[in-house]
Amino acid sequence: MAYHPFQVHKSDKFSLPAFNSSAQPSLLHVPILPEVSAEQSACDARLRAALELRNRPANPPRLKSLQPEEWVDDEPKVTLEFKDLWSEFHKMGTEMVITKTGRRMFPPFKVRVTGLDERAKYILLMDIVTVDDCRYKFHNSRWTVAGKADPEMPKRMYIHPDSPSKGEEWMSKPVAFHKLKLTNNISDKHGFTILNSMHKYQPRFHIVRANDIMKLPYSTFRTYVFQETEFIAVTAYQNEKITQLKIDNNPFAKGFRDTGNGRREKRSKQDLSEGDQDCCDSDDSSEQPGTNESFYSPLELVSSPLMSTPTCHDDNIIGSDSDADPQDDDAFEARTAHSLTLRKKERLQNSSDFFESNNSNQNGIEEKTVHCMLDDRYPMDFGYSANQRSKIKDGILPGMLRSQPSTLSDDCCQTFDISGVYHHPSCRVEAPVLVQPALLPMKPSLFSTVDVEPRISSLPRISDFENRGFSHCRIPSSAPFHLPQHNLASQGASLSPLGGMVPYPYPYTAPPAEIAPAFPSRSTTPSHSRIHRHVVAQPWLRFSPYQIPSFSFCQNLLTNQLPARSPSQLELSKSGSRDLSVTCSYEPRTLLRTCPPKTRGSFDDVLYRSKVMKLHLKST
Amino acid sequence: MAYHPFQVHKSDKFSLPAFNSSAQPSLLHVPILPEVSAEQSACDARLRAALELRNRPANPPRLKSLQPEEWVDDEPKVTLEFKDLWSEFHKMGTEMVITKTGRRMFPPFKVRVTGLDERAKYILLMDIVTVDDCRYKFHNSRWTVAGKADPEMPKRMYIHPDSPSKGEEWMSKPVAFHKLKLTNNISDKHGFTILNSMHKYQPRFHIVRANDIMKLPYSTFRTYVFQETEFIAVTAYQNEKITQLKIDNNPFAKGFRDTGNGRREKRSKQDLSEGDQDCCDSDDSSEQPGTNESFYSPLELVSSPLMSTPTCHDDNIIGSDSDADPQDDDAFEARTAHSLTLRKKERLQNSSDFFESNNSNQNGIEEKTVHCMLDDRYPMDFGYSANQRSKIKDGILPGMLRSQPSTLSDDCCQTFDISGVYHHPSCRVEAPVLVQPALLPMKPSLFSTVDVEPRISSLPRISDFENRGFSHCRIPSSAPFHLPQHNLASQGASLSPLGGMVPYPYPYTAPPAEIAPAFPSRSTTPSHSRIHRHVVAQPWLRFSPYQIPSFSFCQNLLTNQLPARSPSQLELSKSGSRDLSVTCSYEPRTLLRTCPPKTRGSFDDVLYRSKVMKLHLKST
DNA sequence: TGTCTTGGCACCTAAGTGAAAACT
DNA sequence: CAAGTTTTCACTTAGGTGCCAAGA
Repeated sequence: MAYHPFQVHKSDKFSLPAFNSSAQPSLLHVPILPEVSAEQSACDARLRAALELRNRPANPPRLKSLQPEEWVDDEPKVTLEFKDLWSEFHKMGTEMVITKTGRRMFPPFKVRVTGLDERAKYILLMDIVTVDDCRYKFHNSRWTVAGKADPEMPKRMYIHPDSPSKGEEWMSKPVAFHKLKLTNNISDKHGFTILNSMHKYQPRFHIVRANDIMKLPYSTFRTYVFQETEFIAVTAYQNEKITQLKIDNNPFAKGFRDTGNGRREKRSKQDLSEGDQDCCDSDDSSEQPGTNESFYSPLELVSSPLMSTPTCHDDNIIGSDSDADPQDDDAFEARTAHSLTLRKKERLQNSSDFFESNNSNQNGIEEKTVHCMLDDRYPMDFGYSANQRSKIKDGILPGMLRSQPSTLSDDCCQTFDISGVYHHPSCRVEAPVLVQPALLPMKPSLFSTVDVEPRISSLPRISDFENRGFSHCRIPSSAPFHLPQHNLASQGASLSPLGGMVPYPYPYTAPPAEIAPAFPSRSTTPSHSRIHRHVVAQPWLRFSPYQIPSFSFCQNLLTNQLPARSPSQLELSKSGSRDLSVTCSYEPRTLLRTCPPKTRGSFDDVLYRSKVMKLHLKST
Repeated sequence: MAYHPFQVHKSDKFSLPAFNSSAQPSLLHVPILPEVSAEQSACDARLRAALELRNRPANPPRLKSLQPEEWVDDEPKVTLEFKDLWSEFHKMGTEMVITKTGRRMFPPFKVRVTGLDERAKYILLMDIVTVDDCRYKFHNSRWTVAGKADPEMPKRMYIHPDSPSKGEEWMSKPVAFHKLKLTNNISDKHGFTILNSMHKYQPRFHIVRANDIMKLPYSTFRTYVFQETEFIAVTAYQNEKITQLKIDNNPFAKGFRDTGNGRREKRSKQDLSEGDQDCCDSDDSSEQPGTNESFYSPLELVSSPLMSTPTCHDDNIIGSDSDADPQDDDAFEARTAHSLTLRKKERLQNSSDFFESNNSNQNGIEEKTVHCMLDDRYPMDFGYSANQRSKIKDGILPGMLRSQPSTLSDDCCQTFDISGVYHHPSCRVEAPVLVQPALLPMKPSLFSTVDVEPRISSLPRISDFENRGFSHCRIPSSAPFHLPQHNLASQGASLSPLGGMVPYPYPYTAPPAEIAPAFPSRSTTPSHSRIHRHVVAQPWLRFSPYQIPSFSFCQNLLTNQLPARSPSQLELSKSGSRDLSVTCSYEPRTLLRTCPPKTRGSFDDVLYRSKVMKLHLKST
């Protein structure tokens, strides 16, 4: 089962023992380690990793840097950071605000990676794909389907700005994607991820072993999906509890916390309706609470039990303000861990109480096992489908706690991972895995057209692709040496503003390896990635039966990943079980974007040109 | 004369006509350019550059990216940005504050590069070297020598975080080094540049054609020195006029401008002594004005002519606050151009008036030609050596206006550039150029020891060097495609905080190509780099007679660029006219730094180990 | 009308400034 | 003490928050 379609067939260059058997001491001396407080296990782990790294045999002296195609030893495992916070959001139905100017995600999408080959270079990516073909609406305090999805926005793949870097660098600290921003501006020129409001999305994380962005399209994508990061894009928060959760946990929203200091009157002036002078402001004219009092009058609850608590209580728990790094330090995580335990939970409890799970959590039931397993009932609509105020047994939401009764262990999942999967039912030939229909491409109609094109009629050349296929990117490469930069990048972030930095914040538009089904996995291993598989994307060239490029991938290749006002007329079809044909034929389009003076010097639009192209993708 | 020691002998791989003669149209369509306001010439230049780029013949289709060793066509020219502002500072004796936490330079060190090969990849670097062997003190409003220099801090080479990038990317916008920070903390772990307070320094800019940081040590360094960027490092400003210049021009110091709004009382509460109630605060006890009233009582002047001007006057001139990018946009440059013209100049005129040049400038004498020519009287001490208040004829400072009476045009300088130079008199064999002794290494005593080592006794292997020679670096690589990232990086900076960006901000410790003499050049070409030469650094391997590694370079290679409490016992000697021997033999040292809990995970100290090593550098 | 979107706003974090006091 | 250094502070820029009124 441990079938490594790509790694194994490359291992013939270097025999494995040649790398691993030598006990040749490292040229580096292991120093007397600086004093490390033993209580911080995360840091210990980092230390250990670095030491292991140092105890590896030194590379044979070669003038050239590592050849990327050499055999490398990796078995990546990915852990989602802020997992409990994500789950907390997910229980309520996570919402992410999208704005024209771009909005970060919160909670932050941040993963910890292990099992990489320390010396090999990797590119780490992230994208966000639609979960289903539905448009949602928030009505009566719950999300319901409100019709078919709007035309999908062009997919954009965000390459982590540190890419490519060596495995040891990626593993040295959590990998944050806070530079990825969400927008609803279809003309966005910043490389932000364009989403449709009121649609459901699933972030994905990809690991690609490659030392150059150029090689991305020909490389194996390992894709990891954490379903608790699923969310609905909104232009304004719909669920008040989500709002409160954001306020309580996002340091930048600290101004909206009611600390009891009288600092801020908080949201919706109706807060005062219960306590003090509620009639001063005639605000109830603008919004009518309607039948659902829990929706627009939550402030009763806000001011109710909390106001009686000591004023400084909350601040001490939530976070002590001054020294907190709002996005990527451990302090945030610690803060987050406490944030749900106290006053705010009470508020949520007393407010719209459809999600009785909060109560149960409050009652001491640990919900850590309730984490977002995918099963064949996917997509689920956050379990809000039932009648309002229906109490879920023991605080467990339908479709969430009931983890797939799979017998697969995590290791088994890994095995399945490696075997690879198909991305689309129409492409499926012999997928040996459970296919989650909901994670399949959103426009199956496009795939129904059969257009067998036995030969490559107009195959773009590599140089062509180089110039246009991966535009928008400014990717910092890895540091060639591994040791000291770890603290420069993470701990030192407070001093060097790369966060701003640098570096770099240059999002990137690229073809995603389209949807693959999620694997169910054990809920008993909360610290590991539960969904883990390889999605392979190798256009132009050949594809193994397990490696089929996604529709979106091909579409992006052909359209240069530029936003289309309408879906492009691209057809993907399959002839036989191994041949795949992609035909893109669409009309010249007008430029979607004009360059305002501020963005002078941007030439994205050059890439936006009419094209009739047929591409034949032949699997091997 | 146009001798290209490195470029020429590599041109046999690709014949030059093969690249240049083809008129093959680009695969990229030149778009209808977005509306560009014609009044902004800088942007026009950018557009033009981008268009030229696009009109070049497309590369022949190759699967691999450009081979870095292929023939490339470059003749780099470098222009200092904010040159007038730099000159203004330089006239007064630029000071740069150094702090433990690291301080940026102001004015910003930013250059515009042209003449690179568009497709070749370059690494751009910067370092700061001592100008002389003196320690300075500011006494009686002037800088004077106060003894021999303190032990030199370890040199650190700052690699621009965008490195490596293609020439077209570097040329598309000015290259800023605002991430480089200055510190006096010898234990700095951020990679900041460590300087000695009260010492004089010279920033340098380097261009290296290389597509990988690994190749840096074997590559040709082109080094550019703008003497107006010379400065003295201080922990607190000494010259009040420098302070005022900083306040007037640095947006972050805007809070210290006396806008007449009564917004800020400004420096030294003694301001009030003249105007209102001066006796309310008993502050004069802390500082005694002393004999030099102009030093501690400048506020008389502050409040004198300016307070009578309209309150909003200054704000309109200096900069309109809200939309200003404080570090790298054109608005800053525009703001800067005005900043010296008005009220502040009056203050400077009325305050300590040793520098009569301000008056002359105010009187309409254009000092643009007075820019910092190096000549053989270097080092000069900013011309403050004479008696105080001695009026310099026509506002011209001694040692500054008198530009080298050289007959070399800029082109001639280029010719000299290419021929290469030696870095040190003891290494000089047949240097065909003017050698500026002041720009030579600071510790000539170390070079006097002769230790001829005919053979390589303990040559570090490449892998060894890879692991330790270039630590501290986290270098973003270039984007593989050239078009759309320009606006993402520059114009889009206001949206994606790479400035923070990101990226990155990861300074870097590396061996500098040590000092080379400066070329005098014409002062009539203010927009070009006046000093321009090639400094070659190729350790381990061979060196042409024009390519000799610097002392500092070798020292860094052998000591891993880590701070030494005392100068390392490294000896550089020459046997014959072509062989160079470097011997490094020093004792085990204790770790300078311990890792506080915050910097856990940093392993710089691993690199810091005892070593006895001899390295033979043989020129060919 | 009702739902969703937009832009301005107050409030926050993060970091770059010189002043001034405290420290060495 | 004197000269130089460090720390703290108020002020700045830049940008990340949700709120809210107005708009679509």
